[in-house]
Order: sequence, then C-alpha cells, then structure tokens
Amino acid sequence: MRKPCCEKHETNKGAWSLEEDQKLIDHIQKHGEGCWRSLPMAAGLRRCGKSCRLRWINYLRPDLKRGNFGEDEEDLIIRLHALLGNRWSLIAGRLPGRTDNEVKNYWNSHIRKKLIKMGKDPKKPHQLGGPGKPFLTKKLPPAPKLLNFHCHGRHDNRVLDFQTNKTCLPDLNLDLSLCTPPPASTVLVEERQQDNHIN
DNA sequence: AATATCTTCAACCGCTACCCC
DNA sequence: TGGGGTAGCGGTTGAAGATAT
Repeated sequence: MRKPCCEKHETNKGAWSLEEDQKLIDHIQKHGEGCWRSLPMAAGLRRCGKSCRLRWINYLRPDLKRGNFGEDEEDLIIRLHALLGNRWSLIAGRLPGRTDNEVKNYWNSHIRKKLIKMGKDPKKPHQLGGPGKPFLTKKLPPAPKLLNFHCHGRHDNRVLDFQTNKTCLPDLNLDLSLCTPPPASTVLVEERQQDNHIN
C-alpha cells in the first residue's frame, strides 16, 4: 500500500487563503524553491508539500503571465499539441510565463471547443497541421535536462551566442523529440544579465 | 427574481520518473 | 542493482461564477 504523501488529517485542503499564500511566498523568497516535502512545516503551513509546489508553480510565481492567451500563443499551443499531444509541461515550456496547468485548462475549455466548432477533431493532429499520424504515441526518453532552459516562465527566449556575442531569437524548434541540449556556449540572455547585473 | 445549467480553472489524486543510498 | 523517498506530470474533480430559462 502506497504511503500517503502527507498526514492527511493534519493538512488543509481546498482554496488557499491570503495568509497561506503570503507564508509560502515569504518562505520561498527566503529559502528558494525545492525540498517541497519539508517546506510546509518549515513555512508554518498546514498543507501537503505537493499542494505547496502546485500553488507556487501555478499561481504565486512572480514571473507568471496572468490573463488571456494571445492569438499567437493559441496558435503555438495548437501547433505544439499537434506534435506533442497532451504533454502539457513541454508545451508550457515553450510559452514563457504560462504553466502546464494553465495551458491544459485553456486547451480543454477554449481551444478544443473552437476546433470542434471549426469541424476539426482536436484528437487528430494531422487536421491541425501536425504530422500525418500522432507523432508521439509512445513514451519518449526523458527530455534533456536543459529543456528546463525554456521553462519556469521566462519572459523571453532570446539566447546569447558566446561565439558571436550576439543575441537572437532562437528558431522555434517544434521537433522536441529530437531536441538536444543547447551548446554550452549558449545561455539565456536573461540568466547572463542576472549574473552580471546588467539591465 | 429565482432556479437550472454550463463554463472555467484552481486544486487534488495517482502514477511514473528520477535520484540517492 | 534495486529499493525507498521525492518531485513532476497528466487526468480528474468540484466550487464558483456566468449565462440561460
């Protein structure tokens, strides 16, 4: 029998209060993300670590882009979904400031209906501009670690090529199944700026 | 104005992948 | 190498708000 991830009778459930949010924000600002299991006790929260992680990732993170999806974002989601299927975290990784949960909800509540209305079957990627048959029907090997490169709600995806020392917008590599880690000489400008305190 | 139905989205659950010993 | 613990992912649920009757 699987052990519960936390002592259920001692944890709050349901909507988060402002006070809980603040405690979580304060704790993460002080100690950073990570070690979710021990975080609730350390932060003085009666919540399961999983719940804290989800709340932070989906709602409290300062770099989240709230509000409606733009047309370009919607188009990108459709194209990526045609390639990747329901791999929401990968899709969200290509949409700066968006979370997998948000993308998934948006797909289920808006895009899916829109496509059905247009007479397209959202379950058939080839009707949406994807490959002729479902592209990723079997489990992929784990994504390269550096895919995180695109994650965590980056505000822009510009990269700095250390060889040319120029910034550029990377081509949209939709073929994530073949995506390899970026060369060591390439890092996000934003990260570099943070490191060097450039602005 | 009251009630029913639909829609949206935050949060939960269970499973799997990953990491460490 | 395999077993246990933890993090992350995707599916699902349910409360709250919006809209229709």
